[in-house]
Amino acid sequence: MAKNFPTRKENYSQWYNDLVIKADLAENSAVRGCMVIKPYGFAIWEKMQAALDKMFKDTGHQNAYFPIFIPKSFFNKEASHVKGFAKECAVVTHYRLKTSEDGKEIVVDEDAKLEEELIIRPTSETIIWDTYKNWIQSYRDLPILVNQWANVVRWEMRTRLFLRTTEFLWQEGHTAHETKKEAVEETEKILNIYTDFAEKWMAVPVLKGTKSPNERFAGAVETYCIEALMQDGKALQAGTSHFLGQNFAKAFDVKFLTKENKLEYVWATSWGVSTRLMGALIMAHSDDNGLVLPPKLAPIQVVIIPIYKKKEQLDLISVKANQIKKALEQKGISVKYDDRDTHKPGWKFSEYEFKGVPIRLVIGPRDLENETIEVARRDTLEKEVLQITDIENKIENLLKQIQSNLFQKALSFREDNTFIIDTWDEFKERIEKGGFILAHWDGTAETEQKIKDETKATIRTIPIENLNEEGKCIYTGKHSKQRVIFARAY
RNA sequence: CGGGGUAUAGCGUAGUCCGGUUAGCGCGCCUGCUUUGGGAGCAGGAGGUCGCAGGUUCAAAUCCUGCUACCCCGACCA
Repeated sequence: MAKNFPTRKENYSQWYNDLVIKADLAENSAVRGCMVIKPYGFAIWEKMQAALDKMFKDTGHQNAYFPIFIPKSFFNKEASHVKGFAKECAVVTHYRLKTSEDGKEIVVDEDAKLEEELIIRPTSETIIWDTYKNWIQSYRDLPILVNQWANVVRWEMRTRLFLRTTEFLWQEGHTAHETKKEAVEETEKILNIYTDFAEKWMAVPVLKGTKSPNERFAGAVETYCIEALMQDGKALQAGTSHFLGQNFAKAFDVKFLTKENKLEYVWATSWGVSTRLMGALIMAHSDDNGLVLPPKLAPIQVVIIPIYKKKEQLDLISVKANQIKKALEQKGISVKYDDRDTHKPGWKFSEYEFKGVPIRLVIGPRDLENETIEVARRDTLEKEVLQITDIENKIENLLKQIQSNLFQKALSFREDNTFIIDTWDEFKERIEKGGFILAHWDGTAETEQKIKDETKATIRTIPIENLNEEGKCIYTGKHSKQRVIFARAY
């Protein structure tokens, strides 16, 4: 265990913060609320990007890039959209600096004031729909299936590394379709991609559903989401996919001629996941010994550490270690052989354990004699000594086992922390302890707001795979069509 | 924006109340030797505008005034 590293039980949020910093994932920057993503953290993000990017492309999407700046007037066009983002926008008002009169400092040149202010994008719907207007005239131009990898800025009051930062990285998909049906299908297709990614790559089980009107994206007709449960019992929204109806098409006047020569508004979707997924990944699996990474997203899947007394011994071990490294790499496994002489083995053990490397192989003089190797897995912290014969297949299987074990562990945690609650008293008591609560709700925004005010719990999602069970609202006792998921959220 | 707090080496801190030698300690860093199967030991060494600006004083990390930044709680937040 790292020195002075708090346990989850002692102080969960301190644990999270220290973990992010001490595992070299990210740190706070000189700019308030903005983080520096360090190489190790960024390597994980790149693996996420690569997997998602392939999934998008396999389903017919293409990448493009739109400007970071959006003319202020664009935000006037979709009323609810501007309302949702206005309070957190950074605004560019000038385009030049100059040396002050006394020559001592650099100041804003007031003569260089912009005619129209530019907003640093908090999301790109407006500039993209302004652009799509020029791309779309006929049904033959549809659909447009575009994604962009970008940074966005939302001026949040309080920030936390990866979970909520002023600037963050994400992908945003923006699609345009002929029909409502096709757009809804697209929205759901992406939701399924996000679900697959969360569960199969991140090993994080998620609930799929829609948002209540209160929590809906500004400008959307329907917001779909995936919600994950963190180890402290709080929910984390891991991805959203919005059916935008014809709202943006109408706001930006994007019409097309149908086969029947009729002029119609385009149907739209938008969808995104961000570096917040890093937060979900970290919080879902890690333990009091540090980070735990699922093999599919670990920048280093296997680390090999030599034990030796003399240089000659190291040379012999290195021959063997490099053979193993090569055999593993031929299986597509990423391996680091750490033969640095500047750190002792014990130090390295702790280091890689803290950084969540799924498998550690240790090879020393004893192993050379016996043709063996010590294999330690990060998820269970178990160690065993194996024969080197066929080691690449053994490791390949073990990585698969670790991947599925992490998912199973997270899934049983969620199951153990999901509760069906039918009385308001039980609800208030349970919400203090965390977890997902399945409860009935009368469907009104007022009730949702009152529950939030009294308990800080929000409706995380209205599950798609619903129980179709009618009942009475936990708060008002009025009729309810189905149970929804309540939780306190990040 | 409201309430509370903090600012001393890369990091964590002592000293501040009650002004007085060369600002101390731990981790980390550098050099050498011994070590290496779970964060090594010994010896030596480098590193400080004490957040910024001004004031009081023979003398300021310490007292006074102003400013700035950051942290916590609330509000805010898809």
